[in-house]
Order: sequence, then C-alpha cells, then structure tokens
Amino acid sequence: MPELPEVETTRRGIAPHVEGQRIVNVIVRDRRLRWPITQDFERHLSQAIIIQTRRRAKYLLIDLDSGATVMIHLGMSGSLRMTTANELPRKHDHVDVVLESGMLLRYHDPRRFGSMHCFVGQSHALLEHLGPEPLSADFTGEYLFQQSRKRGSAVKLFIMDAKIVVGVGNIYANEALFMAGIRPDRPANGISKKRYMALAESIKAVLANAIEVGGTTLRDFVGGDGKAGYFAQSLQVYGRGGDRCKRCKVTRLREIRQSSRATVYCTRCQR
DNA sequence: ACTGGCACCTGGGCGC
DNA sequence: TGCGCCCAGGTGCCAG
Repeated sequence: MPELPEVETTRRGIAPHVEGQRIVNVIVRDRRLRWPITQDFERHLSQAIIIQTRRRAKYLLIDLDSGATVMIHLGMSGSLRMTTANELPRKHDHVDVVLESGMLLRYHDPRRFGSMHCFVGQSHALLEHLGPEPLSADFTGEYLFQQSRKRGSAVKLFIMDAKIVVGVGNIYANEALFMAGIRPDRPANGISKKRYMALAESIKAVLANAIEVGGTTLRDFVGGDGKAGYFAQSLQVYGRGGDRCKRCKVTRLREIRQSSRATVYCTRCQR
C-alpha cells in the first residue's frame, strides 16, 4: 500500500537511473489499469528524453523533453523498479520503459488500482483541486484549523481528504493522530487551533520520518524487489488493535472502522 | 457545499 | 489439502 513516503522513496530511487536517459522502447503487456493505458502512451514516450522526476501527492511525474509528462500512480499494490531485459517479466509486470542505457523501468501492480497517463502541458485534471503538500510550508496548523471550521466529519477523515491535504493515507493518518494525542473520531470543527498546530507537526514528522527510513531501507532499487519500506518503521498504532499502547503501556488500543477503514487509537492518550 | 458510500482488483489469511 | 469467504485500501465518482 504505497503511501506518500513510498512514492517519494521510489522517485528518489529511480531518479538517478532515468534522468537524462532516452526512452528507446515501451512495452505494455496489460493496459487494464485503473484507467486503460491509451495507445498514445507509447507514442508519447518513445524516443523522448527524460528531463526530471517530480512528485505531486502520490503521483510520480516524469517530465520529457517533448513537453509531455508521464504520470504514474501506484494505487494499492503498485511498485516501480529498475532492472534489465535479462530479467524476464513476471506476473503483473504490466509495463516496461526501456532506456538507452539498457536499463528499464518496470511497473508491477497485481491489483491494477494504479494508473499510467501521459499528458502534454502544465497539468492534468487529476492534479487540479488537490490540497497542499503536507511537507510544504503551505501546510500549517493554522491552515488546518481554518479549513476545519465547517467540517462536521471526523478529524481522521478530514486529514485524509486530498482536497484538504494530499498524501495522508490510512496508516499515517492513524499514526499522526496518535502522535498528536487526538481521538480520530472527534468532529474536525470541534478541535482547537492549538491542537491543529500539533496535528500538522505530527503529520509532517510521521511522513518525513517514513521517507527517511524508506531512504535507508529502500536504497537498492536495482535488482531489489521494489517493496515499500514502512514495515521497517515502528508503527505505534496501525495494525496493533488490542495490543497495549506504547505510550501509556496500560490501555489496550481500540480498533474501530471509519468509512470502512481501520482506525486504531488509545482511549487514554487520545482525547 | 458537504458527506457517505461504492467500485475497482488480487493475494493472503482464515475457518471449516 | 483445498475450497471459499472476507478483507486490505487510494481515490474518483455518484447519490443524497
């Protein structure tokens, strides 16, 4: 389940291998991603030179010298890694982007919730109306507080709303709320500015830490399995329902469901 | 404008 | 051992 840190780690992993490279071939084995890969995808990529990689929310963006941009989402189960044609494609290896160096970027996605697009120009409809990047200076407790005033929904759902802030998935939403000591089911508009300041800082800290950890555990994108690295990170609450809280060491973590997603929190430490 | 709920998909874990 | 059920979850989209 790639969250923002995994996408950023992936970007950093592939960047040195793809930037400056010419794309000499594109092999699409299965077009049935979340949105079918269109025929112009190969046409746009072929023979173009990769200028740079970027990330917006959980979208990985690859700018080409032709003015086009490749947009990749890893969905729930997607991964990207560098390899060579010597390694035969395995099940669910849907796309190869072959580079002049002989290396290739291989897209793997069993559930096919991910997507690959190519657009020409500045932006794409899917990138519009997105909230600020959580690690940017635009994202502050003040901002969260202002946005929350008319929101009666639970604070966890509020921070997972991409129109409010991008890149906060279920795992890190749970972790950030624990770190900030806020109950996930509290209405967003009933939380003070002071506590939103703590929450914004927690979101930044949790994501930044995961990127750092990912950077150390996922250094090898060549020949590695390309798997996400948050398992290496010690999660405080996610996946620990029924276990004792690591902070108070007394209360057993409570697990509930919010919009059919698992929410785990400590009834003593989170209010 | 805001909210809740659904669909998409496969692998893995579980109970029987 | 094997079968079948259920679940995980990002996010675009729809209905209320």
